[in-house]
Amino acid sequence: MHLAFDLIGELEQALAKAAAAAGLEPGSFEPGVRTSDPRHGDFQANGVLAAAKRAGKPPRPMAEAVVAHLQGDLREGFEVSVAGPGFINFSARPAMLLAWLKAFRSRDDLAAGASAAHKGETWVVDYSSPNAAKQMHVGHLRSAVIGEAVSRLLAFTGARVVRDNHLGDWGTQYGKLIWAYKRMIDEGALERDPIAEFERLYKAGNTAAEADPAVMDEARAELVKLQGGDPENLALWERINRASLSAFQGIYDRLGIRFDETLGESFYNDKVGRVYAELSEAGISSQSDGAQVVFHPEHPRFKTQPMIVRKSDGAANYATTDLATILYRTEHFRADCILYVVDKRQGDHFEQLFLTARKWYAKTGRSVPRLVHVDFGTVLGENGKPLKTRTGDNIRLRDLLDEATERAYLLVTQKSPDFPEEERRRISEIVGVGSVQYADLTQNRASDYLFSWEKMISLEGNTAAYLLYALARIRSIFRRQGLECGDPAAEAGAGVPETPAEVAIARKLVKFADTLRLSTETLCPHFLCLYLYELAGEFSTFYNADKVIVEDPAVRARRLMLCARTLLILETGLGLLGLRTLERM
RNA sequence: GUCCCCGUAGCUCAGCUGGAUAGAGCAUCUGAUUUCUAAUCAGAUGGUCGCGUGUUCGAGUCACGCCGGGGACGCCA
Repeated sequence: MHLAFDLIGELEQALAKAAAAAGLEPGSFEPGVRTSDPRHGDFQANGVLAAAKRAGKPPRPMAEAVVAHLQGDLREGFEVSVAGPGFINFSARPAMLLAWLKAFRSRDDLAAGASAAHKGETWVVDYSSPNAAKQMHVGHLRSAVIGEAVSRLLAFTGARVVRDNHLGDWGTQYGKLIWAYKRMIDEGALERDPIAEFERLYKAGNTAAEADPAVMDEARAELVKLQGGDPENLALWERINRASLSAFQGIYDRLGIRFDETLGESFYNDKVGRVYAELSEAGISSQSDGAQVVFHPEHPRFKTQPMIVRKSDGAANYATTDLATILYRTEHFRADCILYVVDKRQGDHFEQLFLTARKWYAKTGRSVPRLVHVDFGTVLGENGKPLKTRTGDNIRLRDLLDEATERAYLLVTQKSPDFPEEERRRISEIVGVGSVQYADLTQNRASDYLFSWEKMISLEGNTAAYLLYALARIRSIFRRQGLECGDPAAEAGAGVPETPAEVAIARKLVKFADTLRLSTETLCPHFLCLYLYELAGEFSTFYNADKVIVEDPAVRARRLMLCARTLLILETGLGLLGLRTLERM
């Protein structure tokens, strides 16, 4: 029997063939296979209902006809039945489950199976993208964490992924910052914490400029000098950006983020001219109040709300650089798709940007890549308002990760006081940071979410610690046997799953492929989180119900195999989310 | 004012783009440890899916209208 990684894809093909054989009109039938409530089986096909509706025929006989034409080898793998108004239910037979578990036994096996989805495609993922000279704070968490998970999912499913940190390293704030830098820099403070010092300088410059128009003029002059390529200001600007980036790197290292490119806004300074010219030539833009703008007459809002692509003073803004960036990403990276992992409040901007880009590309005969705003909600405090410190400041990301790690440390120390200090520190970093990442990812990204230390680190329910704990327990089983995890000898001769808990966990494992598909297609990592949590839950049930290390070699082998595969998928899945895992905790 | 998003158990949230009797966790209650990590497991209680009308074999999901909450709206990003 041929064995597919994605069983749903296999079932859909088989159903399409059977439908044709049963005389259903070709092309009119979408199998509509999805995982189902375990009470009904493993997978269900709903497509017959829709097809029957369109054909004006009763669905049940139609479903029976399709089932009758299913090929024999599929029936070797699945028990098939028709239920209710015309659902087709599939239950994987134990032999089928065993075959899948034997076929996909390593990360490479899984990757090989999954990589068909986006093979040959190039995806640019634009995420994190903080402003230089400013601290990263909670507001920067989601883009970084979600962007990283999405990038990993895409890479795992076969895409060439270009991770691009579109730094905010250009703009009017540099005038005030440079003005203040030249007058009140504290070199010692700069040494200790460069970004804090830049922030202090910016605030000082801003205050001075607001108080005194003369200062404002001087700050503007600094900006003009910078933009004109003045060597001194350019050197300062470079120093600011270099220091910012190295501070950001500290956060990225903890979150497991590594960019392929860091092409900030400044990179596009010399590339905006083409944008002005082409938009104007193509007749897409117009002049309004001295600015170059784009209206979209067909749109209820953007017919009157313009996108400003060139300010009345002739300068570019972020709409301009975003357009220039699209051009660069299509010409230089040959992007098939560009993702923007950005706060949902910028939805209007991206809608305008995409509309404009599509018209622009259509007029100039280019083929436009898929453009997607991967939006996400706000992190809220217990009061339901955006999360802040008690004094109303933004919470620095570094402080947030530190506190998570500290809370995890207290817990590890309480639960495992006999572990060496150094190991407890290592564990708490992985648990603490992982808890922050996981709490963010497990929520549907589109909605705001309530930040709660208690929920995050309480380690009960759908949390990183619960998953890491399940994983550590599996590793412990192998360790106590003196076995390497996944040692082929340990599972030699493993037979089909037998007990209810064994069967349940095997059925869950084979659905990993579908979860990957769902999570990647929707760019929603929370589907993967939910799956991993349910898998860990099945494992915990199994762990309590069935002892793994038993005398009977056949029973032991098959249970070790289930442990090894659960470990593999938990580890692969958590890795795709950007989390690190532990030997013990 | 215009447009967008949200409203599901006491609380925090899922609900795979229209499928079967709406699911988890927390909280509350009951039980499980001579057994591979109890940071665990088994069970119970808990619902007018904001309200209404409609579309159809079928609606938490789609359409329209209300009510309530959040957000975005010309030279910031």
